[in-house]
This record gives sequence, C-alpha cells and structure tokens, in this order.
Amino acid sequence: MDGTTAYPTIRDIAARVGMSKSLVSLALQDSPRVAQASKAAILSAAEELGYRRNAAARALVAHRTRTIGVFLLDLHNPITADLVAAVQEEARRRGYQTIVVVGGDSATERAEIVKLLEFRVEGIVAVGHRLPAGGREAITSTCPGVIIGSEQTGVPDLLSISNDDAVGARLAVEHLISLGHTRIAHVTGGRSLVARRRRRGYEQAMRDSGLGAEVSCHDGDFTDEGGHHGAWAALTSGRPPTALFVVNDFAAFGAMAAVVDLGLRVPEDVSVVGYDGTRLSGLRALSLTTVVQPLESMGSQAVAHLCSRLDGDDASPKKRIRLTPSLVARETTAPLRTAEHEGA
Amino acid sequence: MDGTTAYPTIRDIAARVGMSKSLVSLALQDSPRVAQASKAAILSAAEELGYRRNAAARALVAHRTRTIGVFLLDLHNPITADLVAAVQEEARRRGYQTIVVVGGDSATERAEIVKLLEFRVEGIVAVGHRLPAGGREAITSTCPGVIIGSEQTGVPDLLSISNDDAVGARLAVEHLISLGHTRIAHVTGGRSLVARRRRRGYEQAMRDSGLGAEVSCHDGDFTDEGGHHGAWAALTSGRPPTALFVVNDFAAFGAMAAVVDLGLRVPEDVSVVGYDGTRLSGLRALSLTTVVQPLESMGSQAVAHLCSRLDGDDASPKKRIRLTPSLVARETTAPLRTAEHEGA
DNA sequence: GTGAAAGCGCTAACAT
DNA sequence: ATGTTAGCGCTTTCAC
Repeated sequence: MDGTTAYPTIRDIAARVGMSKSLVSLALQDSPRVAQASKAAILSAAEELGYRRNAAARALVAHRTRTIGVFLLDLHNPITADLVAAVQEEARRRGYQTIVVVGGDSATERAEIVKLLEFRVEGIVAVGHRLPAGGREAITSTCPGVIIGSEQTGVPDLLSISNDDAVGARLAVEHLISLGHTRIAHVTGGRSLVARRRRRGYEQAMRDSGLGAEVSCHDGDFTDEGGHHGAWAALTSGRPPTALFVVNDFAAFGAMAAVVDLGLRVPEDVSVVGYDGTRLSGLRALSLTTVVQPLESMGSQAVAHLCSRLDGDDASPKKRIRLTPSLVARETTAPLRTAEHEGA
Repeated sequence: MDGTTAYPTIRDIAARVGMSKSLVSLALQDSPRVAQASKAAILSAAEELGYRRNAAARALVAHRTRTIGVFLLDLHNPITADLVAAVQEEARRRGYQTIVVVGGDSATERAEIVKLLEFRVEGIVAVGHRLPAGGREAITSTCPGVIIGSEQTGVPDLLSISNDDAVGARLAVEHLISLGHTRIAHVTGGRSLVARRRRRGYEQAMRDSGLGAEVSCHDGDFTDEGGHHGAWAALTSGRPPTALFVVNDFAAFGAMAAVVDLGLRVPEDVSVVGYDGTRLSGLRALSLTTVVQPLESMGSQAVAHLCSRLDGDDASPKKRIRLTPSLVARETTAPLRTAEHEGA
C-alpha cells in the first residue's frame, strides 16, 4: 500500500522500449530531438504501463512547480466558488496549476499556508476578508501573494484586490433614492475594514444627496442573524426607515426575515438592498436587489498579477486594485408608497 | 523569481551550525538520536534562515506523501463545504494532509485528477453526484478512492458513501402525513440515480401509508428553476397537493417561490419539504423543513476507509456505505388546514 | 538521434 | 552522538 512504488517510472518505459531514460524523458516532453518512431513507441509504452509523471521528482530538478496556491478562508461563502473558478481558469490559461487549501481555526490556517510553501507554490492567492494566520510570513518569504476581498495595509509585497465599497454603497443608496426613498437606514457589518468602508460609503452618499439628516446605522454583522438583529433595531426605532441597505447578502436575507417578522412586507413596506451578488440572491424565493462584485475580474487579475511578477515584470509595484461593482435590481426594492396609499 | 532556489536547504543549515546534513535531517524529524544541544542549535538556525521543508524532495525519497486528494465536483453546492471540512478534519486527525482540486468541464476534471495522481496522493475522495471524468482510471490504478454523494456501481475498488435516500424520502412523507396531509406531491430531480432513489422512496412511503392513490410526481431538477417548474405543474394540476416533497433544498426554494407566485402561502396553503439540510435551509427568510444528510459522518468515514486501506486493513471490502439521514422541521411545513377553515 | 552522467533536497541505512 | 553514502525519479548538459 505504498503510495509511490506501484507507479512505473521512465526507467520502466525505457527498459520496455529498449532505449535510455533520457530519451524517454525527452520524448515525454515532446522534444523535437527525438525521432518520430521512437517517440511513438515511447508514448505508447507509457500509455500501456499507465505511466504518470512524478510531480515531486520533476519539481525537484526543475526548480519550479508552475503551481499557484489558493487559500480559502471560508468555503461557505458563496462568492468563494466563483472566485476559485476565475482563478483556476486564468491560471490554466497561463500554464499554471493551482492547488487549493482551506482554512479552519488559526492553527489550521497556519498549517495550510506552510503546506503551500512546502509544496513550493510560486505564488499564493488568498481569498477572504482577512489574511490567513501565517499569511504574513508566507508573503514576506520568497513567494509573492495576492489577497482578494480584503485590504491589508502594511504588508509589503502583497497586492490586495477588492471591489470599491464606496462606489457600491453609493449605487445602493442612489438606487433607493431613485425609487423615492429618503428614510434609508443601514445595517452595518461590525468593525471590519470592509464593513466600515460600506458604512462610510453609505453615509457619504446620503450626505451627497442631501439626506445627511436621515443617516441611520444599526449594528449587525455579516450573518443572517446579524442582519435580522440590525434590521429589527432599525424598524422598531422611533423613525422607522422605508428602505434598508444591508452590509452583505446573507445579512440582507436576515433583514428580509425581520421585516416579515414585524408583520411588514418586502418590498411593499420596506425595500432591501444587499451586497456581494451571491448566487443565492438570485434565488426566486429571495430575489434580492444587490450590489454585485466583479468576481471573475478579481480572480483573473489576481493571477495575472502573480504571473507578471513571476515573469520578472517588476513594473507592477501596485499595492491595491479596486474594481467597480454594479447593481442588480430585483424584487426586494420597489418605489416608495406615497402617504395617501399608506394611510399614514 | 525561481520558485525554489531561494529557499534554504538542510545543507545551508548544516553549514551554518557546522554539522552534517543528515544530523540536520534527523533533528528536523525530532529524532531522539540527536543531542539536545545540537537539536536546539539546528532548530534555531532553521528558524533564522526561514527554512521550509521541501515536500517534493521528501516525497521522492520517502515513497509516500501522506496526502489525500479531494476532488470537488461542484463548489457551489453548499453541502460541499461541510463535507470538505469533515474530510480535512479527519485526515488531520490521522496524520494525513489533503489537497483539494475543483472540477469544471470534463477536460478540467480529467486534468485535475491527473494532477492528484502526479502528486502521488495516497487516496482520493471525490465529492459530488457523479464520478469525475478520469475518475475511473484514477481508481483502477494504484490509488484507492471513495466517492461521497453518489453511488457508482461497477467501479471496482471504489467505495461510495451516501445517505439512504429511501429513508430520507420516507421521513419527509411521514412528517407530512403526521401533519394531516394526504395530497402530497413530489417534485423530482430528473433521471439521475439520486433523484430516482428519492422518487422511489417517496412512492414507497406513500403506498406503505395507504396513500398509493395520491402519488403524484412532477418533473423538476436540482435547481431553483427546476423546483419552481415542477411545483408550478403540481399546483396547477387538476388535483393540487397540499404538500410538496422536493428533491433537494435548492429546488425546494424554487418550489416555495412557485407557491407564492400562484398567490398561495407557505405553509398555510402548501407545505414544502426539501432535502440535503444545506445551511441555506436554515436562513430565517427561508426556514425550510428538510431532510438533513449526516455530512460530517460521511466525510470522516470516507477518510477512515481510505486510511484503513492504506494501512493494509484489507478487512474492509465494502462497496457501499449508506448513512441514515434525519429530518429538521422548520417553518415551511404546518398542519393541514381543515375544510371548514379553508372554505373549499 | 541517442546515451551516460550529474545532481536537485532529502531520508535512511550504515559507519564511526 | 554524529558523519558518510547511496539513491528516490527526473531533467539536462554533454558526448558520441
């Protein structure tokens, strides 16, 4: 049950076709220096023997792995899947492989990052709202890194790719205003950087629209529960809002539930806007209006950056890329009902 | 920008502390044969130099990688995350590492499986409703495999771990019956094996409860849209059901939307039961009654099986493990309203 | 066009 | 307790 010995080696192939192992190696790389006939023989022998290249051996001698490590902070976040797909796609296009590891507690995170390093990945793409534990060390050693979804400052050699939360928040607010809403409250995501940016974007957009006096924030977090909590607080306040801009989609789902729990309806009584553009937001039963992040572009730019650094194009000393989000209007937002209809 | 040379080797450590590289190797493995003093010196030198073990080199010589490959068919499926967590946890507990790859189109699937083999993983856990392209070859070569979530027949040396769909379907039907429902329709998932099992389980449970005459199936699939379609068909049929058992959670969400689109309410007019127990089903805005699969147990048993085979315990020639699901009653199911109240 | 030989970083006998 | 040596599977000069 030895994991390796059962595999045939180039030596086995060589023996079978009666040539040297160097020739076999050349043939396997499709080198033009090998005669067509020999190449064919070698290839078919390899096939018959069920030969598989040994990644360890070739990495050892080639001094490179052409592999990019992908670290996932949270597999449960639905945007992770799209990001991984984009990263994988772009890496393949550029001739790199990816291996992905998934975080857990902080010890696991550290261990997984170390594993990536031991595999000698040539670059690391971290996906998540923060750097993995041990991520800093990883980056400050030889391997370049990119973090998607967070903005780490003060980590040299680390590029952060994110969407422009200020723009996204503005998009949400302006959408609501265009629908006639003025009493627009915000359910926050706590004190994380992303949450604070969205909050500031909301406040700024409100002020810019002359609605500075209507600014109203309620504590929540990035979860269903947090959204429910924040929305509940907003709607039971002295001056309940007619619209809610919630820090992310999951929390927005919680907010929708809170509206219903209070005997109100979405969107007739309260409009709700989320953030992220997760696939879930498109579910018919939810159909959430939300700000969508350009995930595909974020993923491919991460790989593009890594590859250009690996190719020695040091002409990209960027520390941050902020992409522009967009808004998808669905069924949780509707024009404000006028006072006459409301009977209020 | 060479991925490897920048890393210090045991030779560098040896030079720095003035000992031989074998001693360094031993010390790094925490061998008792090394003097405490030397060990300390070596460890601190390694630390200072930023030494990282070279996985390729040690795999090459050790003839084993202690690594299990995890193949993910669909990252978007929310149950994938829980399964991965369970697999990873169990592997770590047993001293194995995991590396995960993610499928895409069939060429990608094949490539990713090959990659796993080239890494010389000692076993493969595939997660998904079917085998990855190239999976069959992977298994029939030296590496043992387990597939979670599907039941592949006719692939030797492949264990499939799944939940017992017949039991799950029965749980759903009996729950509905206990609530007083008799007109219980099923929204199917198409012709896949899992879909057929759930359908048969539904039919059998209905018959066993003397409701054979009420059996009513409507075509859907495993998506939001498919569920909406099937539920619509069921509810607009000549004899509309008062309860729906839907093939999976996603489709159940679509079914919930269909109920609403028809001007009816969940659960007052129509009860809905899903399948899988995805986290989403717990969202307050959805709060779906569903059959939950024992994901943690499925993941850990997969690894347990692999490890026992790797340790030579050939005493487990199992081809299939079926675990028992359970039902979580939430807010999409309610007692049948009696005729008087219905006014029908 | 083909083969021989060196060596990647490491482990594991086998010496000392 | 520590050093020497061989060799894992492969790529890559360098000869022939």
